[in-house]
Amino acid sequence: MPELPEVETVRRQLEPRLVNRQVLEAGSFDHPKFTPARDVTGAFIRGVRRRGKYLLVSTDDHRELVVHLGMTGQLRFTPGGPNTEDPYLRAWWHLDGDETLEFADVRRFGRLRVVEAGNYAGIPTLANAGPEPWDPALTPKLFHSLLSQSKRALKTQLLSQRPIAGVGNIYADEALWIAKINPKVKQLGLERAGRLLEAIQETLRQGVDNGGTTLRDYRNAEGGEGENQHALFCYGRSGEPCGRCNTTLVSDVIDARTTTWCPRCQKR
DNA sequence: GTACGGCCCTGTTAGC
DNA sequence: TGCTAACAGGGCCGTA
Repeated sequence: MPELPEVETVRRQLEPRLVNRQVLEAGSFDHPKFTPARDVTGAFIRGVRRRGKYLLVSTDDHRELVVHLGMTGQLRFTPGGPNTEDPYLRAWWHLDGDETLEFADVRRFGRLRVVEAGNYAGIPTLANAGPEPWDPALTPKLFHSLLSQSKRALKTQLLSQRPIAGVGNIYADEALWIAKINPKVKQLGLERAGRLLEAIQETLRQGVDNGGTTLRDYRNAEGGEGENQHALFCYGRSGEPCGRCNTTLVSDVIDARTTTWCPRCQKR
């Protein structure tokens, strides 16, 4: 389930190997979520950026290939042409130098789009995404203001990508635990909003430093696993003792996502 | 405009 | 042992 740290890890691996290369040929699984892969045939790649959980691959004709890895999406290089024997291969780009970038996705929650550079009107979550976690403009005051625009549970707000971009289920649970804030709380004061922002920045930075979290499917662009799963305090630990106070962690479903928290440290 | 629920997918796991 | 059902979850869309 790639979130910001996993996508950033992949981006860092892709950038030096993709920039200034030409897509000689492209193909895809026959589904509208993947067929846009073919639209960059012939283009030269000029950059690989990240916005929230989206990868943005810019081309020399002022367009962008927008990639969302969904839950099980993987980008990887393979020598020669695509491995069409892989039943989960959803898209591929054959590059100059006889190497192929493959997009495999078991559950098909990933998706691809090709847009005019910067025009994300057709991708609402990207178009409406909040600031990047380390954007200097993202002060506690601004974060507090963004959170105040909705009366939904904090967990739901974080997953919406609107107050801040790049947080998914794992890092939301971790950040709320670090900040000692209950995921069902709907409004925060300025001080606690600042504490939550710091916790989000801390947990995402740690995720990036550890190369992402591999629980089941996530692999980076070189096929390696992340290490951050060994550093999780809260996510997926329901029934285990809290690392701070030893109280048993509990879980519930919020916004259709299993959410874990400490009933003592994170009182409502 | 906002909130909410359902849907897309398939491998894994639990229960019978 | 083998089958069935539940579960995992990010983003989009329709409805209220």
